[in-house]
This record gives sequence, structure tokens and C-alpha cells, in this order.
Amino acid sequence: MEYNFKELEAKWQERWRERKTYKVEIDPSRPKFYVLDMFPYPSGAGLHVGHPLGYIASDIYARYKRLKGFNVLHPMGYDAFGLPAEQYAIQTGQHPAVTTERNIARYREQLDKIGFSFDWSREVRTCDPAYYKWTQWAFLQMYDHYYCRTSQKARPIAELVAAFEKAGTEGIDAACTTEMRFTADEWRAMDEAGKERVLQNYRLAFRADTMVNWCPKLGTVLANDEVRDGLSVRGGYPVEQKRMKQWLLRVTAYAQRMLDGLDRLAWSDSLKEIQRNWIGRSVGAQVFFDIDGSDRKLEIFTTRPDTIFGVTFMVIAPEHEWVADLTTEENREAVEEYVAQARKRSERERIADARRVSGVETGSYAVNPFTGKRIPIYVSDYVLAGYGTGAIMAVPAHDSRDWAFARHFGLEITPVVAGGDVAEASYDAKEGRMINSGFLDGKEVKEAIALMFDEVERRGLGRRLVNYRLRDAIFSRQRYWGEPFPVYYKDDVAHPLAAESLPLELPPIADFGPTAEGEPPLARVAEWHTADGHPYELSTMPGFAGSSAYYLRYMDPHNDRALVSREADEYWRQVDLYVGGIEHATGHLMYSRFWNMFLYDLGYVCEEEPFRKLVNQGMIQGRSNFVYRVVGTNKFVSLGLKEQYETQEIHVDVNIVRNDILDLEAFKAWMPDFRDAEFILEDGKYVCGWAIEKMSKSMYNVVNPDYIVDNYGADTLRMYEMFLGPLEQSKPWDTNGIDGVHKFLRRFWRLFFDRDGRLAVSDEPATEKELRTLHKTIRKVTDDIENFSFNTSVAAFMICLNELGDCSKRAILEPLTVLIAPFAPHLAEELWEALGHTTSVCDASYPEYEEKYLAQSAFEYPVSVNGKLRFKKEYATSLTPAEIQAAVVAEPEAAKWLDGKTPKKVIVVPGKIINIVI
RNA sequence: GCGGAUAUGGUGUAAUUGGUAGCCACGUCAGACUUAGGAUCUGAUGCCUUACGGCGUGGGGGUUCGAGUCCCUUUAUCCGCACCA
Repeated sequence: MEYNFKELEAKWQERWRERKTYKVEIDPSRPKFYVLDMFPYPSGAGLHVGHPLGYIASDIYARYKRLKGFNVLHPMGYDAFGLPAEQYAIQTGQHPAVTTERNIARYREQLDKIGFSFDWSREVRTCDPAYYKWTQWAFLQMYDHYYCRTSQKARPIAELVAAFEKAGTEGIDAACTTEMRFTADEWRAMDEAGKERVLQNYRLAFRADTMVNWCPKLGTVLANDEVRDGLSVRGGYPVEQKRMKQWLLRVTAYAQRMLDGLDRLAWSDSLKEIQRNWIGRSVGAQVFFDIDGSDRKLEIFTTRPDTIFGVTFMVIAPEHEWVADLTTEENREAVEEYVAQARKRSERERIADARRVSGVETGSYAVNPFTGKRIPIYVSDYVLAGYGTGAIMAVPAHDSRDWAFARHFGLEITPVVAGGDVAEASYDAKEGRMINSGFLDGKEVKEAIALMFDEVERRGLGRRLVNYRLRDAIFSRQRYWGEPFPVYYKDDVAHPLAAESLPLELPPIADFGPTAEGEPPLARVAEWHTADGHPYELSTMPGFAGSSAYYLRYMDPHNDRALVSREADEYWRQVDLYVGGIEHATGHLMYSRFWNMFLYDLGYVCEEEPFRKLVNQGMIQGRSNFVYRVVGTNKFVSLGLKEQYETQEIHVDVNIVRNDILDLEAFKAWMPDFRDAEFILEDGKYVCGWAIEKMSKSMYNVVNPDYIVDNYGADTLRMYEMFLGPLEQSKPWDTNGIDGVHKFLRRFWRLFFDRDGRLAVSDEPATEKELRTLHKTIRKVTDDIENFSFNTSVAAFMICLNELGDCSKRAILEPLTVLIAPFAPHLAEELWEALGHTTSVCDASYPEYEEKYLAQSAFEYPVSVNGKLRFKKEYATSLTPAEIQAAVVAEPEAAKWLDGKTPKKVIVVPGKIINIVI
């Protein structure tokens, strides 16, 4: 009987279902371990062979931890709200709920075939009202809290109101959109709408009029992480800047904590670095510049206060609110035209044009507080409205952008740091001695920066300030397929719904596009208002809303009184291992941390960070195959002969190519055009060309995991995906080579059974050599799993089998079966049963290695003198280090060379001498 | 421009973390079994050389008894950020 993976895998998947093998409950008697995959967005295309990569790795780890005695939580669900389903709905009229349901069913079917140990009883779907109730709940909590910088945590907005009643803004240090100052009397004098406007300045979920990324093609605003190079990440449509009233989350309040928290996480350095850059902390000074002939002061932010003596002009962004005020009559026309033009340019054009210098004078002047000189104020789009204050002090001698601007407009360039030639280029380096800088002359830049901070503060010109690049997250989307906001409006003032009334369910709808007036789809719903007629919010929440706390919901998925019960949260605490793609570095992984920290502040969760360890699996690229058509004919020439013809390269379906050899009949049947194809073969074969490309339908290089499972089995797929290379590395999928892994599993199978399918395992004791191989393998595989080096652990199994030969002893095979169970669970179950066990291999315990069977590792033996000798010789591993050292020194070759001297060092690796040093 | 990563046979990769470079596979070649094979088994396979031998971890330099691994420099590719003051 052969290894019949098809029958055996179906059998065990069925048993697992029946026996609820993977159902998990809180069990205080056992240590817990939480292994999580980033849940998928169920797209219409289904899974390709790249998607399960991370799931397989985490499944191996989860199964391994379980065998090690942990109570493992390993859930799965679907990130089911989102743009693609809605775009599809607009095109086809099919309701996103219907297509989503269908896609989920397909995903589930594909996932089930691979044999994951998910506890499906904990499945969550973000589009399920019972789930998004808690997304809405969290939003209301954010609405109802502000961030107190003094205590560094979120606090109820009621406390802030009480403080305002008592002393106005006095003594308040809170995260806000703009700094506010008012007294208790002023606060009390405000009407309800006025007070609410003030509170919006502090709430963690708030509504504000801001510049947003507007994507006309998608008809919605987008968050910064959803835009790349001025195009939408989803769809690749142009994005422009637009001022709109939107809901936002004040993630900037948590910027410092999110930055500090990174140090305590077991994430890759590159991922942490991406988040650090995204948060973009910079330490500098806020400085106010007098405006000539006005009481107002222009506020700027700088990281180089040492160069203030070199400030020869100032620049404000076209969107700066003072542009009109600062513009004099004679410049008005030019400024207005410039501002209008800047507004028209899309983000993309602005980026493309980044190097071109443009700008216009306002006619106003500021005063350099240190030189006392009048300096002109310009408007230019090289200054961004969104960073700092939207205004800068320009130091052309030491900033390349200011330098280019000054050169273009013929402005003064005063060097204040010695070291460069400002006639040629700006000198941006932060080193050298100060010149032309009054009291700073002769000081080093570093010292000058510190002195200037003090001087600026002493003279009341400004203060030290930390700035972040991180922006508050725009939280509304002018879309249908997302969570409705639990909010209604009275006279355009937002009011939250009562928590008891949640969820506010998404109403059914038939037409999914924006209205003729450009309003979101929900505007079509006549009953979209409260019982007393107040309209609900028309926007819905963005994709990241539902994915920001799903890992908490898995802990207690059916609880209808809380997002997660205290009991469940205190047991499962946080995700111990999170596996997913790096593409979520600045999106989901930022928002989740923010969301979790907020819930932590409120006492709903007991860990500040959601994901302790995180592993980014690499992307699986496609490996395309080509055939070469002789131009103008229906003849196809094999790769090796194509230089002799003028050919055209055509993608060919990788599923009809094996080891780069084309299946000629399948090719003829593939497309009608090729039915009469003729071939020019080499060695009787048609060899295809190949290339690494993105896996996509149009390149015919998509490999469906179902196909692999049908032809080789899930266990082969699992092991081969791991064998492909290091988990974190991107690599192409190449079905060539899968035979190696499949062959290995068959060989393993054959150790258990004879030709007639009878168990052929003997109870003979294992030899020392066999035991050494076994324990070496246990050690190696264990270490490799712990280090997520799954490719080498698969190799270790193969080496093990090579060394064992045809050893069919229970003493060896039984532990090996458990050892391999995380990788090939179906096969392991079958063999485990064959060995006479009645329980699942999942309930076995992972074999421990015994030190005494492990080979000696490298050791050194230090002594004295000078020189070197190198020779090779093997010694028995049973010798001790000292015995080997003595044997080495006694070698005739060594003795002659040593000539009575004592060796300084003898370096030895297992059984082999490397060299001797005198 | 700033930051991060990678570079090893025909291919995917490995290397006890400074200790015989190429483990384990794929592919290729040869052989065995076979009516046949895209089955199974055995052996060979880094490059140059008939051989002796030499050369080999992107290039150049350094540290070391010893470097794929550490340091400097350079090139190429990939990723992130980017008029961030």
C-alpha cells in the first residue's frame, strides 16, 4: 500500500471536525500561548499559493507549542469590510454582503484543505453587526475621552469639562488640534455648540475641517498610509488635497508612547525602523518672529536654532491661514494666482515637480530677532502646510532647499557655520564652528544648538518643542461597505448614540455609487436617521477600524456584554506571536497599537502592547514560463534554439509546464489559437523560458493551493512551502522541486508499512547510532522552530531519514512521528494511529532530546608560543576534548613541527582537527 | 537625499554564529529494475585542469593562526520615508 495522502487527509480533517480537536478554552492550569495570523480580506480571486505561507508557519508553531504543553489560542476570521467588494458592487450591482459571503465560503474551503489547527468556533467577521458593535463602541469611547499629557493617558472628557468649569484651560496639558487659551468665565459664557467646538479640539475621536487626501475616482478620502506616490494604494487612482470636514482619530496623542513601546517589542529591526520613521520624531524649537508693522508673530518650527543668525527670509505654505493677511496690495494678484495654482496641482504633480523652485513675495517683512534685519516673507509650495506650523525660517547657507530658493530669487545668503562654500552649495552638515553669529561665534554646532535653545527661551522668543511627522488618522470614508458611525446630527453638531443602542446596523441598499450631489451612498437611504428624525452620519469607518481590535475579540468572541471579558483578557493577555505581511507596517500595526493603548488606558485590557512578537513572512512571487513563437507563424521554438529565429515571447500557463518542459498536448488544448501549433524541439523536448514576476492572472503564473493539495497532498504543500527558503524572505514559487518533499514523506511512510500495507514496525531496541541521529534531529528541529527557521528544520528531517536508512524501529519512529506532526499533521495522525494510539497525535507530548546523544560541539584548548600548523584528521567522537588535544599534539606531524614547544591553542570541531597555534 | 535589507554552484538554499564553504533538495549525467515511465533505487555533480594542482561566497582593502561571517570602501538589487524645516 502506498502513501495515499488524498484518502488519509480527508479522513483526518473529518475527524478533527467531529472531535473538535482544535477547540480551545481558558485553562488556568496550563500556560497559554496566543498565535495569530493577520486575518485575510476575502477577495474574489481566492487564495493563491502565496497566501498560506504565513498561515502554515504559524500553524506549525501553534501545533509545536501545543505539543510542548501550552494551551494555544489559534483563531482565524475575515477582514470583510472594504473597498474591492464595494467597487465590484458598483460594477455588477451585487450586494457586497453577498459577494463577501461567497468569497468567505471559498476561502474557508481552501483553508480547510490545508489542515490548519484553527479554532473556528472563534471565527470573527468585521462586517457582522455583533462584531462591529464593538468597533462602534470603541469609537464612542474615543469620542468620550481626551488625552491628558500630564498623566500620559486617556481620561474622560467629563473631567476636562469639569476642569474648564473650574479654571478654564489653566493647568491643562492635553493633546489637541490647536492650542487654546480661555478662562472659566469664558467657558461658561459659551453656548452648547460653542462648547462642543472646543471639545472637538480635545476628543480622541473628533470631527474637524482639515486637508485630506481626496480620491475623486474612488469618491472617498483616504488615510496617509492608503496613499503612495500620490496614488491610492487600492486601485492606483490619483489623489488630491482637499479641505473637508471629517472624522479623525487623534493617534498623534500616542506618538511618543508608540515610539517608546517599540523598544520592548520582539519585532524585526526593519519593521520597528519603518514605524519610527513614520512617527518621525524631531526635536527642535518653536520660535516666534515679529512681523514688521504688525503685533502678530509668525510661528515657525526649526531643528537648527543655531542658524537663526543666518535667517535671511521666511516662507509660508500656500495653505497657511495668514497668506491673505500678509499679502500687501501690490502683491495680491500674484499671490492669489500662485495660491490658486498650488491648490489645483494634485499631490502627484507636486511630487513630480519637487525640484522646480517656485514662489512669490507677500510684500510683508519679518524681523530676525538676532540680527534685527528686516527679512522678506515668501509663499512657496516647498513648505508643507501639514508639517510644523506651515511656516519656516529660511537659512539658505545651510539648507539646500532654502539655498535653491534664495539663488532663484537672488536673496542674501549669509553663512553662519564655517566649513562650506555657500557660493557653490549649501552646507547642511551639523558640524563646524559658528561664524557671523554674535555670541555663538567660535562654538561648535552641537554646543550652539544647546545655547540657542536656552537663549530663545530666556528671551521669550519661543521654546523647545518636539514635532512628529505622524498625522491624525482620517477616520471617515464616503463609502457604503463599512461600519456606520454611531452618531447623529442636530444642527450640524454631532451627538453620540447611547451605548445600549449599539450596533447601529448598516441599512440595506441597492445602488452603491455616490449620489448625484456627490454624497456618500448612505444618503440614498430615506430612513437613515434617528426615531425623531435627526440624520445619521453618511460616511462609514475605514478598513482599519474593524481590524484594530479583532485579536481581542478572538479571546471572547461571543460575549455580547463586552468586547472581551476581564477573565478572558487576563488569561490570554496579548498575542504572543503575530505573523503577517510587512505591508501593514504603517497602517494596521500602527492603528492596532494606538487602539490597544487607548483601551489599556481605560482599563479594558491589561497589556499596553497588542503583539509581543511579530514575524513578517516574505511575499511569494510568481515564476512565469514563456514559449517563443516564430514571428508570423504558428511555430514555437524551444528555448535553446530561439536565437536562430526571430521570435515573440508569450506567457504560457505554468500549470501545463513541468520542470520547464512544456506539455505539448495540454498547450494545444490551452487556447484555440494554439490548436494547430507546431514545435521546434531540442532533444525531443520543448524547453520554456522563465522569469520571476508578480503572481497574477495575466501572466498565467498563478498556482492554486488546491491544485497542489490534489496532486501532492496538504502535508507536502505545507512542508514544501517551508522548504522554499527563509520565512521572512520574499521568494518565487516554483513547483519544480516539490517532488523532493513529496518523496521524503513517501519514504517516511514506507518505514512504517510493508508492501501489503501491514504495519512493519519492530520493537527491537535502537542502536546508539540511531539514537544519536534521533536526538540530533529533535534538537535541531526544536531549535529551528523556536527560531522560525522552518526551511532548515524540513532539511533536518530529510537528513534524519538519510542517516536512518531503513530503520523501522518503534523506539525511533514513534518520537519522529510526534516531531513531524506540526509539519505534516495528517500523516502524523495516520501513523500515530497505526502505532496503536487511540488519542490524537495533537495530544501527545513533544519529544525531548537527550544531551548524551548529541555530538560534541566545538571546543578550544589554549596554551602558549607562536606560529601555526594546519592538518586534517578525524578522531572518534567518544574521546574527550583533553584526549583529542593530547592525541593531536602526539601526531608525528605536529610533534615534529612543535619541536618540544607547547601549543598555545588547539582548535577542534566534532571529530576533526582544524589547526594548532603555537 | 535619509533609513533598512540582501548579494554563496545551473536553481532554491545551508554553514555548529569567527573554525574543512556548498548541508538538504531541485536540475543534470551515469547505472540498476522495468513492456513503459513524469515510478523506485544507487552513484556522480562549485569552477578551471587529462592529471598534479589551482581558483572560488558581487568588487577592492583590512583585522585574525583562521573571514561567507567582523571592520573600511565600492558596486548592484529590493524595500520604507521623502521639499518633514
